[in-house]
Amino acid sequence: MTKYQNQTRMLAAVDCIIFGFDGQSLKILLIHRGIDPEKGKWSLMGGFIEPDESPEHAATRILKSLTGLEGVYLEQLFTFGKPLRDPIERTLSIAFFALIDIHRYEKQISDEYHPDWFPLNKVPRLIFDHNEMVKMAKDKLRYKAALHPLLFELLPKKFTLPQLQSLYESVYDTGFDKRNFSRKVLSTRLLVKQEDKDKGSSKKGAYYYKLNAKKYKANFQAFLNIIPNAHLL
Amino acid sequence: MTKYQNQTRMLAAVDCIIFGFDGQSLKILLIHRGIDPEKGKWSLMGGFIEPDESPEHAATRILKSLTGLEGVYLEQLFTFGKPLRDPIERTLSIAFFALIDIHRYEKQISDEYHPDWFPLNKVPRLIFDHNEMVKMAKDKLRYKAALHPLLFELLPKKFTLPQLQSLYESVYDTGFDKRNFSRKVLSTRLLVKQEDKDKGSSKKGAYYYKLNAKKYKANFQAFLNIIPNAHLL
DNA sequence: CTCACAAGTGTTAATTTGACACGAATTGCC
DNA sequence: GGCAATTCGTGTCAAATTAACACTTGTGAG
Repeated sequence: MTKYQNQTRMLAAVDCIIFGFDGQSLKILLIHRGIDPEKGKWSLMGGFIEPDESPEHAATRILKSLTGLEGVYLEQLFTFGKPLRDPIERTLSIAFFALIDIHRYEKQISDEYHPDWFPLNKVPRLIFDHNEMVKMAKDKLRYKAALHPLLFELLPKKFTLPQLQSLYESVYDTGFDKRNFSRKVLSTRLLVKQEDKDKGSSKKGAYYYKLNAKKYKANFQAFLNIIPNAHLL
Repeated sequence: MTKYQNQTRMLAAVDCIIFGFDGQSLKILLIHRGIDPEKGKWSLMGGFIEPDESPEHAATRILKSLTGLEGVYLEQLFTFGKPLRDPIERTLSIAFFALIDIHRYEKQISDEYHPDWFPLNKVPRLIFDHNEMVKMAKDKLRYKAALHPLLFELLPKKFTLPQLQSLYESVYDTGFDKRNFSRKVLSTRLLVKQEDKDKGSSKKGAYYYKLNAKKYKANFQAFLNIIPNAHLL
């Protein structure tokens, strides 16, 4: 059959907003753009979609090429398509956001791009509409994490309640009462207490927990209410 | 500056999942596809993105060409991009969902496509991946309407509480207690009671309400809890 | 051994939720 | 003209959930 006539073909790219948490603050991974235009400027990691791959496949590929990681949380965010968003040539960009355990990230995988982590409130000026993408990703992360057990993706397999609370406090830029926090988190029955403790941040040590993987998958849609007054956010 | 080298350009389309509510059931508007392949089969309304327009602009244009309506609720849903989703040629499709007041829709605007409304549980086999798009749109509508005052977009400017409840019951395919329903809806302070009544469905008549437009815009992010046990849906 | 520090835990009052039933208004019919 | 039928509109109560709040425990360092 013949092709569609008289229609415009355009480039299609993906861009990834990659979140990580180092124990202190929520960060995103940026690179120095490798090609013109705007070569050398800070940019989200991205790339063009290949002829035989889906957008999701492209995002997975690009994420792996930068971080070396597979099997990370990846979600389609939004498609950016203003005609002039890329000054060289009309390009659609499908933005994805990814949540990775920052400790699994190995910098040397991706030296080619000189990547670096930036705290969310210190993101530099980025190329094209990438700052807009970052803002949308941040908003969506906040929105979704208030309702679903999402932030676990940013932690190692074993983590403590204080670490988890610290992560939530970073994401929402506020403090929570630890008694209420632990009661709510544990009431989901999603966490399994381990026998060993993390002594990294206190002499007493804090018990490790792991996700109950089965319940996690089955209950992902379960509405959490970790965030008091989430409707005010 | 020169164009990007050695990259694949592809077609980019938008497809619209158009919801309407006729007082009985939630419906979507489908058309008979006008071009090959699959000419004559049922399809979502869609079209290619023009060189000088954004995806949102294309969706607005296409929606108007089918329904004659402007200013309707339109939201980007998801971008579908499997390499073979359109057998003729690689085409990305950015799906949008729209909520319209079905009573403002005038069939004659769009006779060219022989459009028709289908209840959501009687949607026929559609071309390409359009059934998948419809499912995603329906899921998202349910999800979002449980948290945000969204369904008002499907009703006329003046509506009654029984009408509103009937709409919610259609969307969630269940019944609600009208005392609790009205208490919750009215507690949002989003509705303004009118002096006149709709006598269309009872002898006593039901008071009309209008949206408080200012509060509606300001509080769209406000989490509703109209749906008891929304987490079970 | 004691000091310093973070971890871990329980109670209460206020609010929110869901379950539940009857009187009011109007029309059409006899 | 009254009565039957229909839908609208409203309030209470018990249970569950939420937010606010402070002290004891464990351990390593000095």
